[in-house]
Amino acid sequence: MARSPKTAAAAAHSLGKPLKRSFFARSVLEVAPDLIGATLLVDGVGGIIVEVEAYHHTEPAAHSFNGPTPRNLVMFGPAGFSYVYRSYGIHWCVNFVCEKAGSASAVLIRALEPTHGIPAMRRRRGLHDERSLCSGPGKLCEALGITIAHSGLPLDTPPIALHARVGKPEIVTGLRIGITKAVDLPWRYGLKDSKFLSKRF
DNA sequence: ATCGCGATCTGCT
DNA sequence: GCAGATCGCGATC
Repeated sequence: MARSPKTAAAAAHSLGKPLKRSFFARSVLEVAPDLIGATLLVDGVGGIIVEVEAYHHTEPAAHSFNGPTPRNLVMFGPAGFSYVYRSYGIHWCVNFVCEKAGSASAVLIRALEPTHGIPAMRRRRGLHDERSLCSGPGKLCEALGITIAHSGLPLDTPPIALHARVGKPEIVTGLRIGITKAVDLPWRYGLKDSKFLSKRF
């Protein structure tokens, strides 16, 4: 039986109701901040989303900007599915597809605060302090075991589960990281004062 | 604390 | 060919 959270910290670790695919059928600029504080689990392993970035195909930093390719095809499909890509030939990065089919917009998940399955995450990542387990888009995919095999999967069906946040967190915004195009758009969102960010705002 | 580098996949020129 | 939505390591300040 779940008990009601007595502190802000406890609330931040509580699981809200499961998010359905329809949650993502909105502007990527609405979905991105609403994901801060939500919990992402893959096969029961994961944590609280503390950092995301929004990408829309009308701006050149998005993978979908130049139209569909074998890699980005799922971005052009319906909302509520995952888009996983290989970054720099080494890492995997996971996005949530938003808006309507053909909009080709997505939210990149950049950092989690680990809460579930921390031993499994440590095993996958090697010796690491908890703060470094999921503090970057490539890191969190390694910690959760996300690969290309998870691309195109629905976000409301096992092995993936998303739970709404409990309460309303303080959200900070800033410029997106690691890009050279459309660098002026403030489409990075984070949980204020989180110690699990990929980089300070 | 910051810098440079290697790893080597995907898509564009 | 080359740049890129990255990361971890070792060298250096």
